[in-house]
Amino acid sequence: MKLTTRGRYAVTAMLDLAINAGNRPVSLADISVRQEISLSYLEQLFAKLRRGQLVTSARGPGGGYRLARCGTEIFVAQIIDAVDESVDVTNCQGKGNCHHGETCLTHHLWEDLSGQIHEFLSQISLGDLMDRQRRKVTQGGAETVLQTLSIR
Amino acid sequence: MKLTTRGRYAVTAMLDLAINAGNRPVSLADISVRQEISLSYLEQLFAKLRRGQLVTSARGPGGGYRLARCGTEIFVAQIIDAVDESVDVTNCQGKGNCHHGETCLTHHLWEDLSGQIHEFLSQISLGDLMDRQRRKVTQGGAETVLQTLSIR
DNA sequence: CCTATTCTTGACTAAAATAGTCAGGAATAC
DNA sequence: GTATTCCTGACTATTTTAGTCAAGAATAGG
Repeated sequence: MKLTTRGRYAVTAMLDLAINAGNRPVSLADISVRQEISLSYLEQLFAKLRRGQLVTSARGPGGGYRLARCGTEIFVAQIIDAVDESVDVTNCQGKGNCHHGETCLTHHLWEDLSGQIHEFLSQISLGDLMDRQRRKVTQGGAETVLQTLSIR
Repeated sequence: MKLTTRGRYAVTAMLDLAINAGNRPVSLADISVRQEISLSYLEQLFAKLRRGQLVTSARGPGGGYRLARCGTEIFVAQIIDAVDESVDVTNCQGKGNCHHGETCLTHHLWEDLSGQIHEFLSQISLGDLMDRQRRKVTQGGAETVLQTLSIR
């Protein structure tokens, strides 16, 4: 399983973009300062996010990035997929050929876990994260995403 | 998040141990052959599993390892913890000081996901995996752990 | 006692992945 | 025409992973 700084940075940067979206696009330089992520590294990440059609770009002065669609229609799982982080935890990338072309003793366990993780991250949109952020700022509430979304 | 070959090997080896447990302890050499895991690497892993009190050892000819307790009382999460793989996906190891000593924009998201993963793996015991394995061998059933355990 | 077997430990290493840096270029608003 | 911003590719230091190697300690069985 790969879920490292890269994926976390990508989601954080996308959330920053969603929060600070106005009439004008948001520049990576601004995100870099606010979120303390190296500009060059952000450039790499946004190249992938653009290829994944999650953001659109505008060059030149006053340029920057915008969400490709409404924040309620962009899910965390899509962001992580876009920056090449797989949430798959099997040894065989889900192929099921982990032991002599057959599934290994624990293949299905990892497969199920991968499914759980993917399902979880597919249910949470940037819109959800913004709602929570807003609530946190205004009320200082400490509820979890789980409660926010009424999962379980 | 770290969930790599190390943790998978550990769970696979423990399941092999559970399946092949009889009167005599099971040697690492046997597990190495059956599961195709390097003996030296298994030695490293079992040193940790022993420190984590998940197995007991017996030296000398006919020696090997045994589960420290019944397979229904050993959970996947414990095995992964024992070999030093953390299932935590936050950037700050859960400390919440990821942005200027405060939580970063997405801290709670990763915290919640970590909780989900840990909860999932804490519910599945070696006994559960054995039941499924047995069923698979005898009936060729393809149900998932989720169905087996009636999660969701 | 001797010997083969098995665990036990620590140091070492090759390969891969990660988290960046750096340099140059292209588009465009003003 | 110039400053700004995106865009791209190549490069690199560091860390982690996965695994090797060597030496030693315990013990069952003859």
